[in-house]
Amino acid sequence: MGNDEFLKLDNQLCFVLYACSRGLTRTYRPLLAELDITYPQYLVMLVLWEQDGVSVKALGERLFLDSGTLTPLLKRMASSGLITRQRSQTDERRVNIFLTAKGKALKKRAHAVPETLLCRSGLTAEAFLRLKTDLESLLARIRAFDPEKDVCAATPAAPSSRKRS
Amino acid sequence: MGNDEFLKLDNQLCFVLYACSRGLTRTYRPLLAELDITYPQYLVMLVLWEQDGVSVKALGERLFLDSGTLTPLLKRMASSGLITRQRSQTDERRVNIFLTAKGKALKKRAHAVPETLLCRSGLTAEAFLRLKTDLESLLARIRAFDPEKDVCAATPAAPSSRKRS
DNA sequence: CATAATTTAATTGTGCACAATAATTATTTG
DNA sequence: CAAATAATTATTGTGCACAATTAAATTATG
Repeated sequence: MGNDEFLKLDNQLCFVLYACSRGLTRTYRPLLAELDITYPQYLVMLVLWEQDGVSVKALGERLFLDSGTLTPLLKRMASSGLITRQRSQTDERRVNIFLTAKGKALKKRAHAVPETLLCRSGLTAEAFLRLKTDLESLLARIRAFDPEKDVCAATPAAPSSRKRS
Repeated sequence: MGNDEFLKLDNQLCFVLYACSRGLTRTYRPLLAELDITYPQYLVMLVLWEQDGVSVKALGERLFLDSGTLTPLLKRMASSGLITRQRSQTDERRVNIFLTAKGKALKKRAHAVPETLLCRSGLTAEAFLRLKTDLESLLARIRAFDPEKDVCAATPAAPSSRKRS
């Protein structure tokens, strides 16, 4: 009669995280809808507002997204006039992403977004920082995880086969 | 020329959360692939292992997912033989979800999953609990948010296209 | 009792995520 | 230099998420 506590939904950290992430995206949605962007598009804009002209690759490394996600997303953003996608002159493999005037102008209208979100989260500055720090530390650990030197292996280091039902 | 700090990617709590959620799902993936299920399907199984025969509606309330997500997901799970979907006799609107023998048997093989994840997260029991508690509190707050009594409105009470219940 | 309102799932359409693969260009090496 | 290797983006296919709508069944109401 094994201990089933670990298999209860309410004991799952990952589920709360997953629910929180979707919940926050939902909170962003009406605000971003006024800017005519989605949450992942907003993240791209945050990167570009900091550093214009980054490559798809750099964008992917910053947001932990691959070209399978970014390519169509960036095409949508290009067709809505926020960015342009330009093949690099010096390295024809690269595609650099530049803000249009419209994309740059959007930054002003976005200024209220983070503060509104912070307010709606109901977090104090301390709670916000603590949570963010804890999550950053967790993110760093799971990203650093190396299957080669896995101490946690319940099953003998199975190669992640791509096989979805 | 305002203060742009709030618009920097690295200062976004939501982005860390979003990245963490995807990162953890990625950590689950190889483990769940051996059970031939995805992460959202795993969540459905957690609910069913606790309480068999729940309706689609109840499942949605537990996981914060709607029928647009659940209906096709449950059909996939039915066709892979983990569950059956049965129209309720007493209320023909309802569809109740039952575990098959295969679905029940999977629980044994899933026992190692949560412990492996906990190990790979590198969290102590205290850190795990603190993070989970903090996230639950955040989740409760953003889910309780009522646009009607919004104190945070940067823009005049954005007319959410959502219908009132 | 008839009908309006509500509840529950399913459907439709858009937009991510992400594995796997292909295609193109750049770099390394024999 | 040519061939092999690596890097970068695009494509394809599957599976979520979720808003909006539809359809069917149930309950409430006049």
